[in-house]
Amino acid sequence: MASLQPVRGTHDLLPEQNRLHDHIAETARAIGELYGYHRMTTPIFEFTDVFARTLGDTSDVVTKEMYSFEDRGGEHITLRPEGTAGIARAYISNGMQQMSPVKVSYIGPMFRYERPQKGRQRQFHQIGAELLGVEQVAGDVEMIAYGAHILKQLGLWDDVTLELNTLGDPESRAAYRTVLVDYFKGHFDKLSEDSRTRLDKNPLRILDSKDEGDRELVANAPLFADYLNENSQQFFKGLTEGLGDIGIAYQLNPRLVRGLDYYCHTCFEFTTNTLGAQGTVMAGGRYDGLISTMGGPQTAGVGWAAGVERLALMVGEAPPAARPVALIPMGDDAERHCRKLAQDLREAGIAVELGYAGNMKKRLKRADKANARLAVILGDDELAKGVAQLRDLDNSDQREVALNVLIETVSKG
RNA sequence: GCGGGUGUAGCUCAGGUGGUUAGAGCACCAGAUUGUGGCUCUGGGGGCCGUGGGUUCAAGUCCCAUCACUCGCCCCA
Repeated sequence: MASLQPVRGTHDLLPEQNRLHDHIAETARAIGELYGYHRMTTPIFEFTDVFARTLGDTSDVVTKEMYSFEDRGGEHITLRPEGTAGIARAYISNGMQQMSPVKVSYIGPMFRYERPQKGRQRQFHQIGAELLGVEQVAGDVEMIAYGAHILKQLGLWDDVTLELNTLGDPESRAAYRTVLVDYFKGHFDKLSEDSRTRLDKNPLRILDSKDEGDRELVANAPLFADYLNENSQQFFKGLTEGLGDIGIAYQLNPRLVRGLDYYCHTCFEFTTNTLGAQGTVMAGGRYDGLISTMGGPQTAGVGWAAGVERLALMVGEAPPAARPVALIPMGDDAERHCRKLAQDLREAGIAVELGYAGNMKKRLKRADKANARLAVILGDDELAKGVAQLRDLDNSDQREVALNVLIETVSKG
């Protein structure tokens, strides 16, 4: 093993893997265009405050997973652990409420100081989308449809389940939270150690505990559905109806929660059992309180994010690259002629593999390895006659083609 | 941050109870075939056996530490 290791939790994306990532990014971008979402890019680092304020000081992401540092000017900087906070900050910085509704997508590296596992790295990539300024449930439906469309396009639909829940509006959630905390306090001695700390920090998370004892308590816990006010019920009904209208199946999961206060109403995750413990492929929800929490105008918001590495694990292989045409010159004159020919072919949109050296055997071998579909063999004899040998590398058919119709012939395949 | 597993060639992995020059397949390079690839055959290059320390006459093998990956918890995409 080489002594030069990459930093823990970081990985090189070698060309093949990079192509898979590009495929996912491009699929997400193209689908986004169909829904009217356009790419925007925010900085990879922000003032620490941007994340500390939006993620809340109780979340693990903020308390122990951020890459924070002081820059040379003494500013407190953090590498972004997720994408939404930066978009929200940009919305405020640029007065984007003028453009409401704002429909954007993004892709980029994120950083979290976590214990690495398969599908969980310290530098990873997310695609995501945000819809700002739409309070109608139609926005939530569109968001889910958009995410689902990407998963379908990537061929992952059969491996994925849409789990759905509502967090209600702030009033409903506050009411539920109170009875839930009371309930668990009544059974404090039976709670797991993790959940005891959650009781203060993030009581809703107890619903999602994997501890056996917790699960028994949770089974008898008060139901959120019983504490939803009229407004919240109507909103959730609109969501399920909307999904029904466009034929997206979902599974209700009352234990699906978010911890932070600015989340409300819609909460969804696309999950899979093909990735072990890292089962969440795409997650999102409504966050009407986020922008105002950051000091901007009260602005409704819905969004989702998905981990590119996890998607890549599921997709497995990138679609094959375009098959090039290999040029095989023999001799100096032919070499020079091929230089020009390669340029012309490339400018005509044809991928060209130009062997840099070697005899014909080596060059053909290399052409084969490059998965070339055709080889253009050009030697002194051919040059003198104004022709080239055009060899089909799949079936070994070889024929003579006049140089002045070569590009045309190759273009036709 | 907590608990378990694994680190031998570029990749996938063999190397009972410690024993002398560490192996295979794939990949790579060359030749058989000097202007014709894939298939086949022959040969070749590649290893601080993750790293550091310890036990021993002797360590890839046993012990400790450390680093990385990995499975689960936590958290989350």
